[in-house]
Amino acid sequence: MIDLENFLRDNGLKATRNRMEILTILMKSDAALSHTDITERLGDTYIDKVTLYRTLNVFTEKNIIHKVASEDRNWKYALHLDDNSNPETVKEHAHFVCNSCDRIFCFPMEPNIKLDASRSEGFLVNAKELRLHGLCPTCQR
Amino acid sequence: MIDLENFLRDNGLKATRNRMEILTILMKSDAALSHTDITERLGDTYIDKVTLYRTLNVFTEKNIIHKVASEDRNWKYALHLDDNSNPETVKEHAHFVCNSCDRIFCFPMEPNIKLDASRSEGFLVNAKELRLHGLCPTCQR
DNA sequence: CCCATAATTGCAACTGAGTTGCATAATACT
DNA sequence: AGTATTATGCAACTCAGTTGCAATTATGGG
Repeated sequence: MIDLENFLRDNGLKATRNRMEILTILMKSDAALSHTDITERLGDTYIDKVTLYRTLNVFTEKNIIHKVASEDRNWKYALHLDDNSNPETVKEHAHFVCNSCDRIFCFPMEPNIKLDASRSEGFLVNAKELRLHGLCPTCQR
Repeated sequence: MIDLENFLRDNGLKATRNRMEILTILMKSDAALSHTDITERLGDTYIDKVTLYRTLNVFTEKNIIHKVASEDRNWKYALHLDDNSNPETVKEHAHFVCNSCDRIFCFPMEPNIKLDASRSEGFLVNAKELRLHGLCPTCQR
């Protein structure tokens, strides 16, 4: 169990109860979570919807989490699986997107994805995302 | 120049002026287009916004185009670059997403992306999308 | 421990992409 | 040409996410 208070302060954020609650929920999930998902998991802990949106945006700006555009038009938020401390390196993500329940799961990136073709056409790549679409284990039954 | 009328009828759709206009615009673009993009390109040709949304959804259902969830929360629509006649095969896309202008460009997929790790965890993959994030040629200047 | 300052929170109202219902118009088929 | 069916346009709606602002809370210095 890491020290959430100091983790937040190390990222230049005040260590508030709201933020620790939200971070704890994100840490416990193996899938990326929508605003609604997080609200449900908060249960009796009331956090205003605007505060939740703002917190998620602050976490994203501080590179604590990343947000993924989902097929159901909702943002999904997830912790970084990889070390993202160096902004110079090309970020690599892999996501599995379920066609049925629209959940998004994060995986470690497969190494050695080749992308010379697109770079040569004048596109500057600073993040690579492998996005797999299909049925998650739950939705296959 | 292919015969748009017969193309639409072959896909079980009535060949209306609206649909041919929209299809022509999609064929001429090298980037995926949003609803707004298409409206702009229609110029004086007035098409109701609901009709445009419905047309894009029908094209997507008929597998004539595909829609991509963009980072600006707008759907982007683009023709299929590859042959998608066989629904059994695993579809492969590659998209470049510009961080600055949010445009999405479609590329032919790099071959031989390995994804054994995710399949072994119980996920059923039926489409693979390589999504590259960065700056497009225009936004690098 | 308390105070001042700046950051955070909550509420209300708003924005804008995309959808639904329904009446009218256009297409395709005999 | 006549008719069933599909497509279109308009109005009203939905809902995720944002903005403005006043009230509250965290933090660092005395």
